[in-house]
Amino acid sequence: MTTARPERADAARNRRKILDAAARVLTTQGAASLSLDAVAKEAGVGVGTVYRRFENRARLVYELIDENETRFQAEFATHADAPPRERLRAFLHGLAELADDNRELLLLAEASVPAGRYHSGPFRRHHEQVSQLLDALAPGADSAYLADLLLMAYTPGLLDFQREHRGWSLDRVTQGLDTLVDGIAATHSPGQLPS
Amino acid sequence: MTTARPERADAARNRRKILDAAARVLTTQGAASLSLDAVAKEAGVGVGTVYRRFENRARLVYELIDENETRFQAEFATHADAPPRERLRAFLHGLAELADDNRELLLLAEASVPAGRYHSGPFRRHHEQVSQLLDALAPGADSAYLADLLLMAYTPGLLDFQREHRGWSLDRVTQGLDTLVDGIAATHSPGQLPS
DNA sequence: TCCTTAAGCGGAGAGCTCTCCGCTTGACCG
DNA sequence: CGGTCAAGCGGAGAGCTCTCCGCTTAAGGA
Repeated sequence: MTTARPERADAARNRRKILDAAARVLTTQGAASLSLDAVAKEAGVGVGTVYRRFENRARLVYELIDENETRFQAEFATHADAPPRERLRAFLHGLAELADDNRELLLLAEASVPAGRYHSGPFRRHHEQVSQLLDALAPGADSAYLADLLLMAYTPGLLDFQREHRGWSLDRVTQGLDTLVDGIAATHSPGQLPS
Repeated sequence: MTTARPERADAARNRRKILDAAARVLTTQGAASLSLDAVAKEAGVGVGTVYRRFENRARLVYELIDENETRFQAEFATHADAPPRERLRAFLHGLAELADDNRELLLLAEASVPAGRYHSGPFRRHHEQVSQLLDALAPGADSAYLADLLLMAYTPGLLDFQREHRGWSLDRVTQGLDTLVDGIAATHSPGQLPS
């Protein structure tokens, strides 16, 4: 659809500079200091340039996360031969850990543009993966919708709220998701109907 | 816990003035113009006063919504004698309409403080209601967690994304929720327990 | 009624995100 | 190799949310 022509060489160079600068600011000064002014200064470019490359703060943060995520995807690929239910579980558990590890960063992204998440690379990929697994597990179900809902479990603000205010551990979340998956499998059971 | 002493008379008066002013700004100038500066001016108080009464923009908006919601709660009470599954469905469908009607306002609240929702009066009430209904429908399930997740379906940004980018109607959402509820009921069916 | 004081008030200003627009430069073409 | 121009650049500034703090006032006891 939106097949824009490739970035000019200087633009690509700046993109990298900004991403690297952001990572540096993040580790040295913490997420709270990750203002785009600060990033621009660290990268040695103007604020305008940052906004030209990244549209808004959330986009920059999601791109940052995206770069860290290849590791997770690779790891998940090792489960390729397990049955769908196990694969889905493994994926959802992995996602929980991922969300937990990056929670400060994700919270930041959500705070600046809440709906940005749905347009981000990671979300799109996760949605596709979960949809496919659901199709294998529960043919006939509305997998696209259910995938949306399952992924909502990883909304940074919710996870934070559950941890800080409800006092729940991450286990409670993954177990809740597991039983939900069982429920979905039960109503759309492919072959093994109750004996 | 947080049993603060009641507001002073002038404070209560200002609270009302601000809430009314906000409602007025909202209808006359639209959600986009609902800055707290504008509200303060309209109400004839200082910005500091607005923040003293409401902590942040999201809180003000949620309080505004809260005032409109009594109608919904009253309407739902009429289903009191139906079986749990029907009641839960009715509640979830009502919630969908409510979210749809207030979507501009809810989007605004989410944009300013994403996690504010979980602390809002409406969310707390909805969570309690859904938990109770789930307990009746599926004893033994982790109703508190499932209620969280079901309510995530009404996240303003998600609803907006599903409508605008995925091109889904509200019906698809409510149907998805219905089948999910069936799934929950199926894995924890009260009637099929060994007697 | 007067005194005391916690609560409330207002608005200047800090600090942020994002826009706008005049200037610069890389990429491509003849 | 020189010319053309879309793309990129920088940073001033608009507009927002929220904080801070010196002044004011409601409320309740003596």
